[in-house]
Amino acid sequence: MDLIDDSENGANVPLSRRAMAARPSPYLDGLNAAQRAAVETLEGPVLMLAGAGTGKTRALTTRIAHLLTLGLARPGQVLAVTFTNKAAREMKNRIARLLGETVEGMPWLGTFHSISVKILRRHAELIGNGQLHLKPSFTILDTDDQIRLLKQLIQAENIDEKRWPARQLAHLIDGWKNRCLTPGNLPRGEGAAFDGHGGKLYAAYQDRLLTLNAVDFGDLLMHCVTLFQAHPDVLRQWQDRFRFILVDEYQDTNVAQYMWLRLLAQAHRNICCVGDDDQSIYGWRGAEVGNILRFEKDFPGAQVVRLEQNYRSTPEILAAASGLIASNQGRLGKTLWTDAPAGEKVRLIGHWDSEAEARWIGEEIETFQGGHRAAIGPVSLNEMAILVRASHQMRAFEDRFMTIGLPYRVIGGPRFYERQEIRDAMAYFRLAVSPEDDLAFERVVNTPKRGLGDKAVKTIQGLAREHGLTLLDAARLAVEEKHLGGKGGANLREFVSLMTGAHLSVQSGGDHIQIAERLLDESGYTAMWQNDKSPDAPGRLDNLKELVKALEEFENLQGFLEHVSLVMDRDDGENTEEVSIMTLHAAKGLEFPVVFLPGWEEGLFPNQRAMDEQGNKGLEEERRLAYVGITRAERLATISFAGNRRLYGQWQSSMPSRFVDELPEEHVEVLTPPGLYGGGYGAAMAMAGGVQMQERAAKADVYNSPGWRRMQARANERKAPVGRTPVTIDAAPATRFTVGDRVRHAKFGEGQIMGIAEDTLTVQFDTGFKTIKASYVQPLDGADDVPF
DNA sequence: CTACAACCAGTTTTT
DNA sequence: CTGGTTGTAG
Repeated sequence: MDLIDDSENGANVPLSRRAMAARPSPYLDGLNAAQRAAVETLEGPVLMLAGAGTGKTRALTTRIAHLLTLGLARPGQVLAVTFTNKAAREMKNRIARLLGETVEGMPWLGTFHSISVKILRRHAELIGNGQLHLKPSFTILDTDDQIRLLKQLIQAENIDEKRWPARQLAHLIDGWKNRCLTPGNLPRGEGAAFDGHGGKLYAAYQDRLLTLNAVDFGDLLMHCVTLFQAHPDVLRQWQDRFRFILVDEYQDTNVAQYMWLRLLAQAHRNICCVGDDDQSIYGWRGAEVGNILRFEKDFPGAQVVRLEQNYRSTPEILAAASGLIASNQGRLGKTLWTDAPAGEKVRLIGHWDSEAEARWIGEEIETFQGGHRAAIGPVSLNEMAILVRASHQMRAFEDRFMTIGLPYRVIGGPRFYERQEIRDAMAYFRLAVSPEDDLAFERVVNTPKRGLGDKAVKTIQGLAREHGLTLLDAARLAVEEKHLGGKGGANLREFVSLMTGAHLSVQSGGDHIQIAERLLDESGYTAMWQNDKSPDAPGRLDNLKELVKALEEFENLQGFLEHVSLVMDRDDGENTEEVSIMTLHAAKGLEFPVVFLPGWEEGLFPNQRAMDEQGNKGLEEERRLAYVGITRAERLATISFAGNRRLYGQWQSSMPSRFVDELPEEHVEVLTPPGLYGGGYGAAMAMAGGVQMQERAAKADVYNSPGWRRMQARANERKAPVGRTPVTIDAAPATRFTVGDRVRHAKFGEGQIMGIAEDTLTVQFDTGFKTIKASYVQPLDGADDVPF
């Protein structure tokens, strides 16, 4: 059984004659000794420990170029895996550059997931539960679909969705799949999760996916592993094909990926894993640092190459980062060094609150940009970045930069294909391509509104179950047998005929762009947004146009859908001059001359939740995150913290991060913030006196001072007590209001009380009368102060 | 069925 | 505060 066609084997892709010529390999020039060793140790297992900024990608791509040039493998025989599409693209480009654009394709250079899809499509029939099996045309569900499906299953089991949300179950199942635990081999204890229903729901979910001929992201890897385990012949084929394996960001692999790699590598053991244990920051999504720490045990005789010469940062930045990460236990150990000339110390500054922090950073950026800082010289905006721990920190900067007119761009956030309008449009396309895609049906049957609500959908679902039909066919039946009357019925008839027509066009190979446009127009979807008065409606229409435009690059809708589910990237910005704002996670792999690291406060960074849930493990991952942050900087890193920060609308006080204390003092310059700062809180004291003073403040004066205790107590009072009915401190009792008082409501703005009944007020707003609970309005003017 | 007031939870994020 | 979801009144 050879399902593998040879075209991708590289057989048809002749190696470049130029590359084959016995000319000394110019691409090896300029590599340092360690890089060269990493490139030239081609056979057997190799672990490349590559610190931040040590030329990891260069070594990796050069290694591939070398393999191909020496003729040890054809492009189709090299398996190179990355985590993100971005990394894969970057590698492809760089290999092409090294080899002078002559090597056509590296068909097996891609993400774990995209490579797994290619493998699974060829053996789909072998994935099943004994009764059902996948078909090669299976669809890939994203998180959204996954959750909606789980919600249905939870409802079917009559489980209280409030206490046991689908999101949580999705998280559990993801965790299991990350560890390659199928419903069949799930340990008892684990299956008892989710109020005892975990295992059962998981099994039901997997069955449901099979009937839908669908898989989720976690399945892509898990199915591959179980496929390899259950079918040695299949595994054999792939082992034979992939003569050399390379893995990027090995410290981020989870158990499933680890098993996947081991199975493929165990025959020839030509595996080269590249990673940095100090940059493992994805433990929360299943990454196992243990994989990289254990490499030498897993592959006895492995060569370990350390890339330690850093080409990115100043000695001060490296020293600060190294000093910090030294507090972590269980590292493989690396010492970054550089022969770059001395630069500036890492700067540290405390602020009164997050607004002051944002204000100060904004001013700094303007100063740098204008070149008003001799040591640095003019820095363009896209050479500067603000790296935050949590996305809610971004708001302060956005607000500030908006007011001072400083151009910025937020990296991350919802990606193009995750936006509502894109997902809706995609659902129309999906349904046209595969009429059995029930999830797509449910998504669009009443979008735009067709008067087909829950009840109508339930009726259709009932019919589908009764007759074993897809939802679309059941809908057709409902129309024919007139199960739904009135407007809804008429609209459903139209919807069914539209989708049927579209499907026929797809099948007969009609022009996919026309089909797409017709779908969106005739379904009324475009009109829905045209009639929408909300400010983001025009943007959504633009996105839809962009989506249709993106179709041009594909031959048909199927190809497009496949691409989007796995590969479609965020619509990253242009080359305009903007400061980047992003999370530390999003910053991994990037570098900027000037980096700001705000929000170094206990609770925020290190993040309280990470510590609560993962203990010391969590803390160490947070510390690695700090390490990643500092090492993004080429010339100047500035760390800051604020004594007070608005979180969920309330002010909260906090202490400077313990990471601040862990920075090696001799490489840090403590700045005094502008202005006068009153109060005796930790942050202010730290601001006044530098690291030593701040340390003392933290350890003695502040934690134990009555002022700090009082502040903590207040902060705790403000939080709702766990397990009891929340005490609503800021709910103003109705008796405190009098008819005629002016009040403010979050949504309706200011208004005047016209009537009072119990705790319910009748208020006249500009927009009209509203009846509102007293706790939802704030008193204006002379009313009593709200506590705190 | 829809609209809207009430309620509630709330890191990090790729595929 | 905010965004998403739920329950209820129209």
